[in-house]
Amino acid sequence: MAEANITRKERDRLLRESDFLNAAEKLFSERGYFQTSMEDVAKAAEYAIGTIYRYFPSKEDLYNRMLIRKGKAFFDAVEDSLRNCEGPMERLEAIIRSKVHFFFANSGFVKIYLSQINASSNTITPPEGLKDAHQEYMGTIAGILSDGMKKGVFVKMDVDMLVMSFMGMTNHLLFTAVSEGKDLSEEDIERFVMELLKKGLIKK
Amino acid sequence: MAEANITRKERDRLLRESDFLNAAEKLFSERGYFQTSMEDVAKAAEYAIGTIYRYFPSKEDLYNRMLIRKGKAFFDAVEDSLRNCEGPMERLEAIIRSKVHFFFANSGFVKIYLSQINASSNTITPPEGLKDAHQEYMGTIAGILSDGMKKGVFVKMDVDMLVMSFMGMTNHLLFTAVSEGKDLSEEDIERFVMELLKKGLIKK
Amino acid sequence: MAEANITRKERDRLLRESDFLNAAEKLFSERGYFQTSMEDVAKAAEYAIGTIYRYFPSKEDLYNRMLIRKGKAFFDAVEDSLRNCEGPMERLEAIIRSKVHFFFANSGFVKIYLSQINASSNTITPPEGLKDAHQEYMGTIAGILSDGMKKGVFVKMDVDMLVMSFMGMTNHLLFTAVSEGKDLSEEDIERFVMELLKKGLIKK
Amino acid sequence: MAEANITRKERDRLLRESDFLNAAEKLFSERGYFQTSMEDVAKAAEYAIGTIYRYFPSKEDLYNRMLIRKGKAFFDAVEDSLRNCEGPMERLEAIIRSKVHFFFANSGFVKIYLSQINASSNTITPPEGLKDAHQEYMGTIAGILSDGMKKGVFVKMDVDMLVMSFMGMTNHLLFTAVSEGKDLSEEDIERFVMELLKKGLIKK
DNA sequence: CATGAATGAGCCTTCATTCAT
DNA sequence: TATGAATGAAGGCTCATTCAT
Repeated sequence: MAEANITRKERDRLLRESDFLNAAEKLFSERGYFQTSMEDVAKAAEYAIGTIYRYFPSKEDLYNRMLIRKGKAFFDAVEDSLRNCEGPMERLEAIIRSKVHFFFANSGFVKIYLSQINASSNTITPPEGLKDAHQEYMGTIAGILSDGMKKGVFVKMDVDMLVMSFMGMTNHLLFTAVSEGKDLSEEDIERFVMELLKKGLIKK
Repeated sequence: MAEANITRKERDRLLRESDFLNAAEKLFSERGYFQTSMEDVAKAAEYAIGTIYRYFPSKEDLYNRMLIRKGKAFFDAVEDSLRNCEGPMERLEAIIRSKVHFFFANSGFVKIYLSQINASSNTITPPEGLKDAHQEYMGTIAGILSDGMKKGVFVKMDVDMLVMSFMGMTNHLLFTAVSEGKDLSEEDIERFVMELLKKGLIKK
Repeated sequence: MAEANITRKERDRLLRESDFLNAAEKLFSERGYFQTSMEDVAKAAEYAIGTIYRYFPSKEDLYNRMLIRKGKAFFDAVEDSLRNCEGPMERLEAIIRSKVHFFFANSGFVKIYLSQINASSNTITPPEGLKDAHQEYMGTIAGILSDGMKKGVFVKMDVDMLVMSFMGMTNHLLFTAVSEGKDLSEEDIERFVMELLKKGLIKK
Repeated sequence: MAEANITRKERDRLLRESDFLNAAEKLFSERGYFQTSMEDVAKAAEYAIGTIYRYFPSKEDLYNRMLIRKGKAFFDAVEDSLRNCEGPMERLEAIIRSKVHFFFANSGFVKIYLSQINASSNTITPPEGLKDAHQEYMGTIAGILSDGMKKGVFVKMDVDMLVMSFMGMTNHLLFTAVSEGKDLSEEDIERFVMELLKKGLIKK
């Protein structure tokens, strides 16, 4: 009984946190960090301003935890998709598919993610944890690519630049697909990226 | 005399404006829009806070005009580079070279440009004029690409998505090269992009 | 049975109150009224924040009741010490001894007491009851002094100012002894005060 | 001319600072630090809230500078009064007279001063500079007293405790005289203190 | 009766903008 | 025309108090 009690409390707390994180994600992605006030978030979550501070010590912390929550979910999804994938090709496809899928399912997150990756000066410094996870993510991609090159499946190229290109390409594609009115399906994007990587642009 | 007077006045006015725009570009790109105050800009330009308002009616306007100035310079540079370039291949290379060159020469601008392109919610709504110019820029690229496809020089692909991919790839590559400590030369990037577009990633 | 029940309840209630008053005294004296939150007090007393409001309707009331409790104890101690003391000299010594003793035993209280006596603007208005008791205390001292003067034991002087001087002197001495690191014993202070009152400072 | 311009500006600035310091002194002494808001001070000085921050970076700083200003004036006045005073008796009288005079002329300051000296927990930590000056002030008194003892003018006693007693006595006397309705003149207090120090309380 | 989550008024501080000089 | 002092709305955050469980 005591245990159940603690569990309910904890569950309530997590639910509340989630309310705030959801509201924060929505507003931060729509208006950006500086144009979203704590009052806005509280109102969107249907709580009074004071309540939010019982769960998050500061606006920065709220932002970071929201970032980490989604970031973690993303990196987990990526990892999941790589399980049981052996060859470089399969792994590359898994990487693309999981990213496309996650971004489509979390359109709000895309903007925030991109502003962290591409134009950090317009938000606040992201938490170390996320940066590290992102480094690891890029490392994973780099690993797949160089493995593929070694095995003769991929063309030999500068891996770092290739990772950058791959990231930029997919990010931009997904950002446009998700936040502007483009009518692109997940499959469209997956297919296109694979096609581009396969054929290149320029005919021989 | 009157005309000369006006001319000198106007020239002075343009100089002042330029002082402010330079300071604004520097600070906005370093700290972001919301973490830069008008006072900061005035101080960096070595004028009093009141003076800035004689040239720019608001912070938003200062930001937009700074954006337009550099944007215009960029689009002009692109157009310039296309003059005398006939075939799709040459034009594509010119597009890449001019972008790489401009971004390297205007590293501060890159961040701001990207935050407008990729994560607009973290700044303010960009001016219509710039958006249009950007649309045109992308239209130009699209034109080059579809022309090349028609002429059988490029592989046939969805042009819009290809433009997006091209933009994202080059943006990200350049952002990383310019704002992080990567030791990449302009040539490295140009060569890499051309190589990737030529060979694709995946071996046949 | 009913009576016994009530009695136990009341005793419990008094115990709770005492817990809160003790915690309040400790924290208020350490950090001051405005830098101590009700949450702090509740935590120090090892109760939930809501509980404190079952015993004290407001922070101000908690503070006042804490003040009154200790104030009463002090004035009682003084009165006690005066019982069986007849002559003005004996009574004066008793006054000093009881004050010194009480302040040494209740060092936390000293600060609070002094801030009420000397610089009321930095706390809240003290309760009438305490003020009255304090007036009475000073009246008692005044009585002893004028009695001594009448009887030719004390030098004739303005009694009110003498009381003030006496209060200020002992308060300050005790405050310093108790709250700063001075190594002064109760006896040191008692002896010193009596000596000063006896000899004066200036030689004839 | 340029110099005059700078001078006027600086004078204006000092005047404004003084406006705020005066308002701050009045309100802080009446209501205490925590019960006075920056808005209150601004209003009392007849400025908008933002203006105050052009002169004082924070509430704490405003408070400290107010404290230092008056504290300095006090210690200067004391020093002044000691110039041309040779013997211990004269110097002691000068110490008393200058203190009494200053406190009568600066009644608002008395409360604040006392709350810093006696019950620091109810305000904020005072600036080091003031503490040092106060230490020096007490050192000066201690010097006078021990000099007098050596010269046989004063009764030999523990100097530290004597300083404490002297401080407490005069503080309390002055606080009462100034902040409560007591009808005491400067001379009354000076005379009384000297009398008490001369005769002591207790007849031989 | 105890609990502690929720509340919202109020405070300190910032900064875009105005305007008298 | 340049200046920079003044303004006050707005935002982050705290905490005394309430009330449903």
